[in-house]
Amino acid sequence: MPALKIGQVAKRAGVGVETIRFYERRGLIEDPPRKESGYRQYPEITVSRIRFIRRASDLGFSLQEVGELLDLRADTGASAGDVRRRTEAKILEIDSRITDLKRMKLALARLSSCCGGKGSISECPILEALEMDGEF
Amino acid sequence: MPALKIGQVAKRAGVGVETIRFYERRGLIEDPPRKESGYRQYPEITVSRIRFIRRASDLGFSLQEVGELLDLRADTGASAGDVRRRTEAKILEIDSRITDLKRMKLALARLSSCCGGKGSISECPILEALEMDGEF
DNA sequence: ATTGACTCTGCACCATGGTACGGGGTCTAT
DNA sequence: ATAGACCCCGTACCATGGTGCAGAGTCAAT
Repeated sequence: MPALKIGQVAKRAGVGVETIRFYERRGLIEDPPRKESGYRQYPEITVSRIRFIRRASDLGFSLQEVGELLDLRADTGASAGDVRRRTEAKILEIDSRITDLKRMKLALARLSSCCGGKGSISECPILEALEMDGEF
Repeated sequence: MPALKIGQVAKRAGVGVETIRFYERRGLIEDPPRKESGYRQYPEITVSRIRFIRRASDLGFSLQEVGELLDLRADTGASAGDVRRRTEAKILEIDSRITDLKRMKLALARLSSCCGGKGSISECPILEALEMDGEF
């Protein structure tokens, strides 16, 4: 397999070179082997890993949490039961995020359909009343 | 209606006093009237508004975006069509977040069911192969 | 063998979303 | 009228997630 230089990885993954080094410092990607010159030599899989990190953090997971997610895969030392528990906790977390987003979507959809057609939005009674409180 | 002092609002909304002043500076809550002393006098609705801000930002919306969300309600100057467009764009954004979260959940669920029961997780073939790439 | 593009390290800097002073004034209950 | 709790403002500070140098070395093509 042809090793990639950091710039090539960066380009393929759609991030900056600095970002990769930053993730390395944070332990999100493992330190790659180096040539004698010191140049990092990445396997292609690193590109996927970085894309994973970006996607997860775009979803609102902190880098810390992304690390935990990755560790679920990588942690060969942990007992299977332990890993399972952590995985399921993450799933619950994700579920509750989804639930909240759906509520928010519903509230916006109502806003759109109730006020969207005609006149001033300030007269929409639903959202004025809710102030999105219990509802959202 | 009995006006609330900033500390009372903070307590009811579950945030710190400083956070409220910070939101005010950012224009997320409007400057309240003041007593002669300079003390802020909040209507109760402010509590809901702050809770809204917190919930939305917990969902990963930036304060900037939260402001836009709030403006959808408040913007009496904008045309209804404009507001509708912006609302629908937000809805699409939320949908795509939900989709991503579901994918992530699926990947984790597979991890849990495939590797959760027995032995070392390092032998799970599915995630090793996927590296959550195309999949997630 | 030299040029231009790339890489190395370390450190400084940026925006976001708060959080915490410090030095004052105010309010309310006793 | 005075203590203790609360509020004012301004400013500084913090963690997170990067981004951007500088100064030096490396690589690949001509």
